[in-house]
Amino acid sequence: MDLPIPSAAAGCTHGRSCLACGVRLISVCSALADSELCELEAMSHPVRFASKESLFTQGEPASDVFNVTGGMVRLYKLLPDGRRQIVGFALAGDFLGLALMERYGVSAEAVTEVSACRFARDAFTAYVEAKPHLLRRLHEFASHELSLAQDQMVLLGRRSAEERIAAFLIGMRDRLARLRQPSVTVPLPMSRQDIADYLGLTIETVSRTITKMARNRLLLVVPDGVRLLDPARLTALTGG
Amino acid sequence: MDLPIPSAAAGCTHGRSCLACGVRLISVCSALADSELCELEAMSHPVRFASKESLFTQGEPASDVFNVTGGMVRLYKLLPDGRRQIVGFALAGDFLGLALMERYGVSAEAVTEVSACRFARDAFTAYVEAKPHLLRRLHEFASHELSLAQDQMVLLGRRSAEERIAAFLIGMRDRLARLRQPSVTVPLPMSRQDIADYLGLTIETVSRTITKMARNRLLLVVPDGVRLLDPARLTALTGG
DNA sequence: CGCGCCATTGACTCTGGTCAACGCTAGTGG
DNA sequence: CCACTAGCGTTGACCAGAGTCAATGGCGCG
Repeated sequence: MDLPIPSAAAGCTHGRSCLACGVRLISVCSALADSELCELEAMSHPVRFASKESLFTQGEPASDVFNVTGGMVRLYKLLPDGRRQIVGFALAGDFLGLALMERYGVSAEAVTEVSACRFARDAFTAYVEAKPHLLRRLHEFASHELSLAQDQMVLLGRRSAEERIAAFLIGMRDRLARLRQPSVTVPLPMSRQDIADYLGLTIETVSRTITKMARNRLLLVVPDGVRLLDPARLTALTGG
Repeated sequence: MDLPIPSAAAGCTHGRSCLACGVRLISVCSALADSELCELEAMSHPVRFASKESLFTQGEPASDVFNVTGGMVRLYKLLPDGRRQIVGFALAGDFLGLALMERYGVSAEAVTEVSACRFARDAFTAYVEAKPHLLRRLHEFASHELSLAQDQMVLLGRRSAEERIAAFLIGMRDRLARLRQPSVTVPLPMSRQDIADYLGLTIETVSRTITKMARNRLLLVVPDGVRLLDPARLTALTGG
């Protein structure tokens, strides 16, 4: 799940180096030249979160923003009565706090152990104001997130339970393929409850649907994930 | 539904004037000084769309972007089998094509008659590159859209039919209050089918739920809208 | 070894979907 | 001017997909 985190390297006058960061090219940092990256590095703090640890909470003042460098984060909203909707899973290369707003709009918790670069929001925002190409990159990221959110609205509003699970598994495979080698084995570090809360289902429906897919030789349930036996047929099941 | 559209006024060397535009202060244009607004005006085309007319279609090359100045637009995605999910309704002040991407991610159709400012995407993008504060404003708009999309995910994934309708009506009232005078009469120019496709329900469930709310003295069904008789109780019904 | 958490499975319920009939209104054409 | 039609909305009867409740199983951790 982890990609290399910023580690000792050359270039900057600091100890670590963003220059050799494993997510540099897929993160917002790809907008920056080496010298700029060095400036940003000066204001970054490498941090780690244990599984289940909170990165930030919905409604709290947004003191920091994060660039995820490894692991998986769940982003969610709660209703007053405790119902939860997970609005996304963040992986290496994803940026948390894109909106640069006063308060966090969602809560974020580590699913696995997570490594990230933390920035004070004030300092980061000030730097962004001075670097339009970085702002442009943030806007691209936000636009991409919006597009994903719209896809998820289609899923939640118009797809059956089976279609949701199929789309989720294929989507996860495709996202992970951009980070690691393409593979038919899809790791699922999050719990069934997390999957249910992401797909607008219950834990029982998730479990039953996956069991049914396994019975139909579409996939094989393996520890902490699934192995896709027939990705083409599973893709057909997503209903587009 | 309409706010004043760009009309003949002073300041610029052109005929119309964005300076006096009714949506100037609530649209992306509020980022621009008078002189800049004049530059932007030179590349804008005022356009009108009849009800049911298409502004653009998902997947097509994004030749234009739009600043809505009056009326209502539905934004939607289709599944191959024809199921539709409306991902949003755009009103005066909203911007279409925020992502500035190669292709449209959704389709847009006029619900009412719509007035808008059209810009060639190439020219607009070039102008944005030269005006970081405009990019900042676009990013704010995109972030706001993302936040609304996340709220809609909660609605679609975790709320009951009654909660969805209540949240929809209260949300519409609040949006319209920012454009017109606050009012307990909520105009609903879109069809029941549109509401259903926005809320992930069927037309029958929308109709039944509204009927039930009317029976419970929560609202009164009026031509092309509803009058909220008990906004407080309706708000309570949204479930937060 | 035993406890606790998570996942699975089964039986039953219920919310919302499906199918069908009907009514209202606006637009059309004789 | 009015009969006809088409589209939209409402209502009812019935159905099914997913939720609820409950019991059991499996695995990891203390």
